[in-house]
Amino acid sequence: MNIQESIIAGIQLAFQNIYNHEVAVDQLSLAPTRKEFEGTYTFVVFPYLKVSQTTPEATANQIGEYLKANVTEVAGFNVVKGFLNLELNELIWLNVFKGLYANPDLGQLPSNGQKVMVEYSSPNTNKPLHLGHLRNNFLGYSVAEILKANGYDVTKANLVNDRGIHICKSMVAYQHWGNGETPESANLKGDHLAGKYYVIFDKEYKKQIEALKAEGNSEEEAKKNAPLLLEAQEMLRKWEANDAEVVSLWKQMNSWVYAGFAKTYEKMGVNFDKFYYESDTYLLGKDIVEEGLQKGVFFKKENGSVWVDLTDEGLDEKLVLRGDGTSVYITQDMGTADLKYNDFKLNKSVYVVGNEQDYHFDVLFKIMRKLGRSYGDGLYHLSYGMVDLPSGKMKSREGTVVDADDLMEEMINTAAHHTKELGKIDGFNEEQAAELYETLGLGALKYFLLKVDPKKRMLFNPQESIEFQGNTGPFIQYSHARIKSILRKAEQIGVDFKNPDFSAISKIEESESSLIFLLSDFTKKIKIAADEYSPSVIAQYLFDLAKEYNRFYADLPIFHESNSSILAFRVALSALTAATIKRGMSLLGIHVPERM
RNA sequence: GGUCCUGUAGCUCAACUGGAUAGAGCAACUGCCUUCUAAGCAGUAGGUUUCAGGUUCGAGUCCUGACAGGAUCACCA
Repeated sequence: MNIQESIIAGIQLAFQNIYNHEVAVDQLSLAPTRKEFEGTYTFVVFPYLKVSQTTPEATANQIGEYLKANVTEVAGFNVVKGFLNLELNELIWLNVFKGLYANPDLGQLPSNGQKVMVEYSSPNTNKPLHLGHLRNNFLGYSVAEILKANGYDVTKANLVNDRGIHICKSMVAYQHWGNGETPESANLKGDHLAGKYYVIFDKEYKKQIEALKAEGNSEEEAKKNAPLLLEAQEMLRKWEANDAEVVSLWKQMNSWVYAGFAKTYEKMGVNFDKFYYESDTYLLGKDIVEEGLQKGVFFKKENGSVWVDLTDEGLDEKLVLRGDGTSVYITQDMGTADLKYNDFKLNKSVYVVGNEQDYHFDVLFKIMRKLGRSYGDGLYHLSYGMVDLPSGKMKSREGTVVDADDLMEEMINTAAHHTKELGKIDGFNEEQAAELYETLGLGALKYFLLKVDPKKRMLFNPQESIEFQGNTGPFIQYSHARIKSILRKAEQIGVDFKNPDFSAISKIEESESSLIFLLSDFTKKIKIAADEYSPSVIAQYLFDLAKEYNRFYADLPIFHESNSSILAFRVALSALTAATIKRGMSLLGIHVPERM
């Protein structure tokens, strides 16, 4: 039982003994005491005045007296209005620390037997990844790691959108203007090559539209009848008919794109356990339409199209199959949901997809529940906001995007520049220096994108957004590196901090107990992060932890301490902080350097 | 127009799910390197939590209604 639990148990007993009143443990909660008051935990008595039949102050005093007398951890208390501030025996913190220090499974909960899939990234194969994808990938990877830490059996999945009209557009443009260009001959990553032709398509398409308008066509007609678009549509038909030439070009261009993506994913530090390809799944779901009709969940209109009526759930009627019997987006998503379930027997399935698809997933999940799927309640759309630029929304077609590869490269260069300026690479060889720049550059970028609540749209200003000071990745990385430096020195001078003897310690400083308090909170934060699917909880925690450590560091110069027992304790405290930072950062997909 | 999301310091974000005097970072200003790494620490200044009502011991948080920004409402994906 930890401190909080035993205090709460004590409060429960206090209610029984003083007021003869039963309160459930989960009804009682403790809050950390605010800094400006004396104490560690605060119990708010206002809700229980009806039970105590007296004033807030008297109630708090009665409970306080009881706890002081009956709960060993509680050394004293003070009362401010209805707030009961509990002061703990400071040496309790030493025991808390011992418990944490002895536990090798830092922030790893035992298996809960639950299987969960996190689908993220899910790129289109007609263009390179951009800034928005970075948020998606970092989020998905991090949430998967956080779920693992909570004991889930996690499968990371990537549903590649490798077919459709958008890819045909790149293909058509390549046929017209490609001249047999390859990634090698153009010295361009394959995804960038495909993206180049996607942009060319759009440019030429717009020219054709203008030309048609000049001939007196309406805007709408022009858009619909431009020869290039008709060509792309024709190509899609041929692809679906398995036309040899089209399929061969499709395979060729996709293979270029995959090679490019692989490099980008590697740089990002993300990975996948399972790939699904839409070219395999786009026909799925029709049997579910049949099933839905039989179960009466769906209904047919005169023209043969199939619909689901969600008006009782506050939504509209939604099409699930066209009149000509062909699929729409949601048809295949229904099929894919079943496919994923059958492949892995999932309890939960998380979709990391932008918030522009909130409605779509709302509909999809409601349908799967209406169909009585066992995993229906485990479906979750991790919806995140757009990343905007100062110039407005990004548009791939118009080339107004921040490219993922470019941005990562730029971050690494900035980190290199900054590090050299600070003169911090003495003793680094070239390879080590390069590794450090990458660690720092990507750390800054990932932390920037993950520290914000996923739901919120965010503004990214390439010039100003990424900092290296304050609430940033490098600040936390720096704190870690600084601790490692202490540990190296401690080892050098032979401080035994692996199996320290704390018996001679009779006093715990305020900055030490604050730090231990934070360290003991790590597991709780990991749980909250999982419950909310929000890496920002971890990011915020790590910042607070690093901040608190730096306070301790400035407050109590470790190697100035003459008492060897206290010295060893402080080194051990530092070691646990470093390990917690490292573990926490790994949940965000961020590496921490040994020195910087 | 319907639905959903967001609105907190000049800027970027917190606020332990209804608790005390709303906290951090950046930017501005003051201090601290004769050495455990100053990418740090300490401090000053900055707020009618968009607005108006309501619920209650207590509201940034819950409810109602405005206002602002965004998304979405295709036999597109």
